[in-house]
Amino acid sequence: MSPPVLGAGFFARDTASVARDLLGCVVVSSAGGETTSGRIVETEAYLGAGDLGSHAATHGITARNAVMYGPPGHAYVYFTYGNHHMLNLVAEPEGSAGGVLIRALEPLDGVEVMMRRRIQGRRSASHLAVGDLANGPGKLAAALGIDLTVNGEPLDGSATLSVLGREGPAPVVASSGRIGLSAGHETELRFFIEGDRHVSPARPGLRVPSRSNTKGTGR
DNA sequence: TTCAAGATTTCCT
DNA sequence: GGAAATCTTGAAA
Repeated sequence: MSPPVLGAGFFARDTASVARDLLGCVVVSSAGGETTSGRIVETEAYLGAGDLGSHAATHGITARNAVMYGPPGHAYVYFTYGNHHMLNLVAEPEGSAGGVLIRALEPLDGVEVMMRRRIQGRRSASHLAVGDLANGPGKLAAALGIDLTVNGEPLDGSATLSVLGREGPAPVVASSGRIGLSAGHETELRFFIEGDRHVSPARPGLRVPSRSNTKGTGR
């Protein structure tokens, strides 16, 4: 009963549909020779031009977002805030920009490995529940051992990452506005499995741009 | 060449 | 609940 590996055909569609259909699918990583996997429970769709907040918007094709314009079924890894990677899956046919940000996973295999990676990479090894192992973009990337070396790799299983189709019935999908963006959060392009406890916690109030130390030492 | 901002997480008060 | 940590990229000078 091994689920099929999702090929380019799955990703060569409009980004919102891909993001929705990815819920319930399983991401498998073989980074570092250790196999880890998790079920996708939360995604966000990032389009190309016209989607403010996407790296592909207003800047044209650059070295960074070229992967989003490239062929579908590839990994697009982005590093931000100096601490965290984020895993995206490229959608849309080649030439059209589109990517699906994986925001949360339900850990399946390699839980011990993921927990070790999370603890090793960062500071103190305080309490770390399985539920908090991959319920955030940066968290799941760290748990799967994803870094910039994975950027641009195919998802067909020949490289570090692969995505398996979902086995059971379609989950209950809910949508909302995207999180954490300074722009473009009005569109409902965030999809998640309703009621799943591994979905990242909702933010009641929007994040405040707490950049209060912009003066003095110059950040 | 230099500066500013960011698709976040974590620790401290 | 608030602030710091830390690195890559894009745009301006």
